Amino acid sequence: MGPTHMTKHWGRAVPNAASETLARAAHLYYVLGLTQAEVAKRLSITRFKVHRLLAQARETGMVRIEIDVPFAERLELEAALMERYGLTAAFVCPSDETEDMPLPIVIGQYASGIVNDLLRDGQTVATSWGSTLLALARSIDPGAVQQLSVVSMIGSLSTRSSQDKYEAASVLADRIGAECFYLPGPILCDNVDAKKAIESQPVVQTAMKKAKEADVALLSIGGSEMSSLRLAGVASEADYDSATKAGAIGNFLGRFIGKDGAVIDHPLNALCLGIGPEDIRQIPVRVLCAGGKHKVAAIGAVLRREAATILVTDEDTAKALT
Amino acid sequence: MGPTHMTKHWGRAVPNAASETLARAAHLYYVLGLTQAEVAKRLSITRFKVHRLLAQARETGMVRIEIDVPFAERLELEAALMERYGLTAAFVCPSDETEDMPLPIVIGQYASGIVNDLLRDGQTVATSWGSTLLALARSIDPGAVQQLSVVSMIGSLSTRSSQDKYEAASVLADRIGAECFYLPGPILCDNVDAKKAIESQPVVQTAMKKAKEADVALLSIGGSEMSSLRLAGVASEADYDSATKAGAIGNFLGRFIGKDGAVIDHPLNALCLGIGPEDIRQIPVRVLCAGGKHKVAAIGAVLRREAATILVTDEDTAKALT
DNA sequence: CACCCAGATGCACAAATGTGCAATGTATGA
DNA sequence: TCATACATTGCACATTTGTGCATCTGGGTG
Repeated sequence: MGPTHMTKHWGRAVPNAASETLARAAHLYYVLGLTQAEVAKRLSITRFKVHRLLAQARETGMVRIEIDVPFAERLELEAALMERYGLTAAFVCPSDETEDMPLPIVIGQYASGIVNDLLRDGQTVATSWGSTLLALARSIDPGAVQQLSVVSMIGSLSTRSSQDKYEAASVLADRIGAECFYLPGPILCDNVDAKKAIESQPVVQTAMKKAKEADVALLSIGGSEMSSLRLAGVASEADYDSATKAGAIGNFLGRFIGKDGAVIDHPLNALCLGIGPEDIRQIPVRVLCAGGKHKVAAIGAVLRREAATILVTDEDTAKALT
Repeated sequence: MGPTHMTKHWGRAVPNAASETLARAAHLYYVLGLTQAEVAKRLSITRFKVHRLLAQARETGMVRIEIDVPFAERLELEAALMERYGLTAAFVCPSDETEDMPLPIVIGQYASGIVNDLLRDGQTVATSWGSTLLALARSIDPGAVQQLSVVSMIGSLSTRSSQDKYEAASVLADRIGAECFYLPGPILCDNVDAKKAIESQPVVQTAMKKAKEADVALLSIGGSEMSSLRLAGVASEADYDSATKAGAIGNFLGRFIGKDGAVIDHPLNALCLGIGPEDIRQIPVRVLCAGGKHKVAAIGAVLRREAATILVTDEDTAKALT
């Protein structure tokens, strides 16, 4: 930097002092890299004045900080989502869907990294299911945390066994070596009485209680088509049609929800086993992992209800949501 | 800014973590304006790491600070001049010469503001003369300092009176209400004996001693043509021609100097009354005020000899000097 | 001329940022 | 395998920056 033998002071040195001092200060500080105190000395003004001058230089656009980060758009989207939906955090991954890597898998894998960092030893994780959460569970880092408890929030998709290796809960517990609390029963019961009977079982009560008291919830959204529910054959085409007619735009925790994000009034919802949207508010960290064109409306509706505190989604969905 | 209910930590959240973390940190810090500590918390890394990440982001050009100050070029020139010639400071004014405002006047007026700020109560200012320094003296702020002493470094230009109102010293002393020590005698004596006689006078001795002990020196340069020396008729055309033949590229403190800035070996220089380039080194602050195409070479030569600590010049000259 | 207000100024203190160093981890070559 | 160099990390501490507030200042205005 400049010469070293500097003892004297000088400063305002010209008729149109105001603007020249401003320019001089900005130049000394931002270009030559002097400290505010050094600038002050050279201009024989106080440090405070220099500080105010620099603020002015920034405000008037004389000095700009340009940033050109890769992923800039995604980061912007994250900030926008947080702002718009009052989220604690939002994560947006690229929307690079491929033949053997459909969007739910992409998002699930991306989310796994986030959840890895989120979890702490000894915590309880409540999870629902779906292809996204399954992908998440499959790529979770084993050994990232110890003493984890995993608990199902809703009944099983599989009609055969509650310990299905296609359910997020079991895969997650398996990989991470955690104890696992299942909800032994189907997601959709045959009738209201059957549901009541299952619900009243102590095991189910315990699991549901534990789920409600979890530290972290992993959530997803079933869209209006191709949901796991439909694919698993648990809900029929006719069921879906009638739900859609009744205003369903998606499926959240097994329940069909409407435009406003609320559970709609539909017979199928009465048969749904497990804790519902209204029960998860007390779980402090609720991570919603979902993306895809046909899920946008439902995601937006759920977020507007503040059902989630963290969102993990893809770029296209994020754009649609902001 | 973001939501307020933030308790958890998270961070590296993606396969290509290295670059993504970098981008994330830069974005949080520079775009969203979080502090390094806040960024660290969100990314669950230490503040120090954030600091290093940001440094990297700056180095790799991911983040640029663009400044667009008016006068930017002039400020750059000042910095370049300081660097190049080891100056304590440099000031560059616009080269706006007009009909009734020739360059020396422009520079002199500009320099007056600088000298104003430079002077302290009770100091002694040694000055030479020339149109630039005269302009300086005429626009100095009266009352800016008290108890000043002004002293001539070299003999008078005017053949009539030593207290000429066209001499910088008297004008300066007058305007600022300072006591003034003249060098009673002509800048060029008739012969060596006359010079010796004048020099040996106590008044002259006193003045020269005081000049050498001054706090601030005001210096200028006579170019190869149209110098005050020539205009005043003190030096004849023939004198000038012979000096030029002997290698003179300008005039400094009444002496003809060569390409290297040294006083050349020429009879006229032996007749010059006043302290010379070699005597001013002990004056701590030496302000050279000069500009103009025909003075560039001389200014450069003088600066290379470190005869000045501060330079005041105009944009075109500054460009030629760097 | 006294009064008041708005803006500028400086200061004490609080917050944020930067840095040298020692400890730790990690690759390299003998 | 060990030793050696070399990079990474965190920390205590020093420096730099930011801020709320009391004070000053100048210049309308009744």
